[in-house]
Amino acid sequence: MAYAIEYIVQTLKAARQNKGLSQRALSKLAGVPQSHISKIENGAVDLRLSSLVEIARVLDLEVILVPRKSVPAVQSIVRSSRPAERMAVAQSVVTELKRLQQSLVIAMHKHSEIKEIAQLQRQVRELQRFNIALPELDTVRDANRTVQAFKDSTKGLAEIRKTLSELQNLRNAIVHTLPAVETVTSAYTLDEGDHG
Amino acid sequence: MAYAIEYIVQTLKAARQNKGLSQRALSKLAGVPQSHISKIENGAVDLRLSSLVEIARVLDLEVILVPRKSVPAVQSIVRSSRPAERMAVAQSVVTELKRLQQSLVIAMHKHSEIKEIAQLQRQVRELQRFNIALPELDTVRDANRTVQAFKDSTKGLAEIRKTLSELQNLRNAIVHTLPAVETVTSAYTLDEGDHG
DNA sequence: TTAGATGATATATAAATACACATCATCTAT
DNA sequence: ATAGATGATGTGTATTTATATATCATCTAA
Repeated sequence: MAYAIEYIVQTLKAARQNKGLSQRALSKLAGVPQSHISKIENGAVDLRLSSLVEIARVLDLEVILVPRKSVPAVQSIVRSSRPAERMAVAQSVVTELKRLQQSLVIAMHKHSEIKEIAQLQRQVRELQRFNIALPELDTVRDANRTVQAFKDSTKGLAEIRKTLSELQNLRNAIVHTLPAVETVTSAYTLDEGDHG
Repeated sequence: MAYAIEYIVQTLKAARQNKGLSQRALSKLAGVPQSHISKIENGAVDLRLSSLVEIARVLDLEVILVPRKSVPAVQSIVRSSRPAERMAVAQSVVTELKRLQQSLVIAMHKHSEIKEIAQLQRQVRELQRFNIALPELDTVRDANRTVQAFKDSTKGLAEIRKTLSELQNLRNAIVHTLPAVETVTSAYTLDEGDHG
């Protein structure tokens, strides 16, 4: 799935969550089956424009075609229109990161010989310096679950390594995204991400 | 077809025309059959998101989901990003309006007893005061054809009356559109236009 | 006049969406 | 433990898109 489509899908999902709607609630509002909402959010269907417009509408969003060169400016406006939402989300993420850090402290007491856990600690400390958005919340929650469920086994360690990798990807994605508004090498430059 | 979809479709068409592309040329660029482009532009199909994104991409556009309250600001940016295109289009329209005015002068010499032609002259003078965009160019061209083809007959007069009506609608649409960016009763407020 | 371009329309077909409905796995609250 | 909520997944079906291809009507240039 091309980046542009993933962005749209993730924006819809984030908007739904930000409004505190379940898929079933959105289903009723938009007149789309819940199963279809699930597929849409998971990129399992290539939805029609009419469906997109209707779902966006009930989420107080509108589909706009923007000249590529204006995308950074537009995204800046879009972002600045969500201060209250962003604060609430940021707080959730901050809380979740703290929980993850605490889980890691406990895990370090039990398994100080596992270097990946120390690495995870460093990673989390670095992530705490960023302003993380909602799509990343799931990643952090998953990480917390993994650390809390960790057992000193081959499978457990594989999960830890996977989590470490995911958090590194998250960090890299954030670093890559941060200058988005200021430069023309934006993450939203489709020349990079959409080769056909 | 809901207003939101029509806006998107018309934006695609305008972008194609602004780039001087035929449907066949766009077809090759986007990998979509020309027949399908025609249907899309005429609202005969409800295209899939992937198709929309691909066609928009080759037209240097990007699909963005904008919070409804930010739409006026975003549209302002979108419009301000097209100075060169708008000048070119405006010039075409200005030229066409001049032609129409000249056609009307000639028609007045021949048919000064027909009040509709005088009305058309007034209407065209009023339209010349506005900054008219591309979608309206066709209307003006049609008007010019009608006036040039005018014959002093019942059928000819009916065509003139129709043209007068169309230009009045055009004028009204423009007047209705002008304050779009400044007020919340924007033409893009879906609460008004999309009842389901 | 002919040739070519343009956009609209038609036919046939494969693939996919949208929809209704059901069910499952998981989580949370009581 | 049970009930309810949530999101994911599956089945069956009607409808539509997307595609390939062709053709038509109209316009324009030579």
